Amino acid sequence: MFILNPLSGIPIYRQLAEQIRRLVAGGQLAPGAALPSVRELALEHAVNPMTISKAYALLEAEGVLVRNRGKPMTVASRSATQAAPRERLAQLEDEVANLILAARQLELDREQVIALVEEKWSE
Amino acid sequence: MFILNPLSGIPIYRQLAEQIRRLVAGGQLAPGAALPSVRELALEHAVNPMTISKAYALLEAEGVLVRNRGKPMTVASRSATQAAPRERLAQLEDEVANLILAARQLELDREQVIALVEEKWSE
Amino acid sequence: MFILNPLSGIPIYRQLAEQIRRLVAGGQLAPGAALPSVRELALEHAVNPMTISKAYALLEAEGVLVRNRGKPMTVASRSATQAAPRERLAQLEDEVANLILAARQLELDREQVIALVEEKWSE
Amino acid sequence: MFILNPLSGIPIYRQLAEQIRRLVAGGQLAPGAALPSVRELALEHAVNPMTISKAYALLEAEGVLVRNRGKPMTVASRSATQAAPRERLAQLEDEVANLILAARQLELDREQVIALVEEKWSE
DNA sequence: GTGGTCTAGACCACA
DNA sequence: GTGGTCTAGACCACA
Repeated sequence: MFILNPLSGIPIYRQLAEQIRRLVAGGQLAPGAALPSVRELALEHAVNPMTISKAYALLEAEGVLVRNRGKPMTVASRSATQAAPRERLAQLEDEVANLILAARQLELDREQVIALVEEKWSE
Repeated sequence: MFILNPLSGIPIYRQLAEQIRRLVAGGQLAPGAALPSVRELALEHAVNPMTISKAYALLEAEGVLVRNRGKPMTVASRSATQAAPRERLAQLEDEVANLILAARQLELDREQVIALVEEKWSE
Repeated sequence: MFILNPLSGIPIYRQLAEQIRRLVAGGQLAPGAALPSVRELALEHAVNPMTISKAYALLEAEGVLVRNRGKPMTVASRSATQAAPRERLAQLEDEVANLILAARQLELDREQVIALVEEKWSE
Repeated sequence: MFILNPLSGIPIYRQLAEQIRRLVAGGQLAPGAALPSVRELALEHAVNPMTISKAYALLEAEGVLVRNRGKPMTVASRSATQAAPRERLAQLEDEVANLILAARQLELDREQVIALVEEKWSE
């Protein structure tokens, strides 16, 4: 469900939080849906539970998740079922900007980049 | 020439190193080309000189840059003038993978993503 | 364990790195062995933590040490338990060359030098 | 006459100064003897003249060398023709200490080290 | 507790 | 002018 890369330079808790935000915006995590427990995720990704906790706490503070005493955290009900395409595309802008910056610095043109995206998409 | 984002979570010196690597692979920084001085870059990006220095030192250790005592650092001559398209595309894979992961979590389809890439590319 | 001389002209972080390399080659620091913490070493030698850190980072880049997030750095497991005598003697060649150059410039002969080495060795 | 190693980490001007000190102590540079010109040495070792100048200025300040307007610098006459063996051995102590520290860290014993010194001495 | 990143600023070696 | 080293000290990520 999540892909965490400890070598990417981006803090793990931020990677996780960002991915949960996207799954909520995309509707794959609907309001009320339960998240994996801290321990479960920590085990699965060989990461310290506190790191997972930190991501959850961050999202709770943002109002994306809700803490339920004794039960798993859930997606806040005020999250829309699925965000409008517009908003979801907006959440993709950073990734697109990164890609374009990298491509231009590598002197690759639009067609080459799009071909690569299509190829990787199919895999 | 470089875009440094202090909020991205990726250390600034790593962002800079990566971008220089790409400009060298892309041929925009040819072998022998001088890099901006540490102080110049530091001023321009409102960043501490040591942070720039760290990126340069990293690339020197990798053999991408060459130190010239008392003179600006230059691109190593063993760097090919421009890497083969294949290699340059390979250097783009991480960015593409990030984009696709994000898009899928946001439940966006291929066409929407490619349309966004094309739009942002033109800006 | 380490002798750092801030007046020698050789950067402190390089002195430290070199000594760790030797202790690893000599087997006194076996694969998996934990190194003193950055803060501990910094305190002990009245040196800034970043200086120690720089030595550790250098050795990590060389593959001699391994970083363990949240835990002390350790000697890389790919380091042989102890290098062959041949290799260890090779690592001593620079020191020997320095000594011989100095001795010859001082017009000291081999016997005098060896006598001095033996004397100092016993101390 | 001099061996300057830009990679050793020790500033070049300090390497040069140290070697001149030794040649004077050893008697190979007798009082009144002329030193190579700054330009000559700079050319020979592919080093900036200011670097050589700095070494000469340092030794002048120490009283080892004397500046002669329009003529080459010379060894000060107050330098003894050759220092006593005792003093010369004292000037070798740092090198010996370095060697012994390195050898011990490499877990080499006295015999191995002395054999290496004898071998290198003959070369 | 561990190491990593960054700043502000001093001073050094070299061209 | 160039880059390198070091300090003192803040704050972060992770265990």
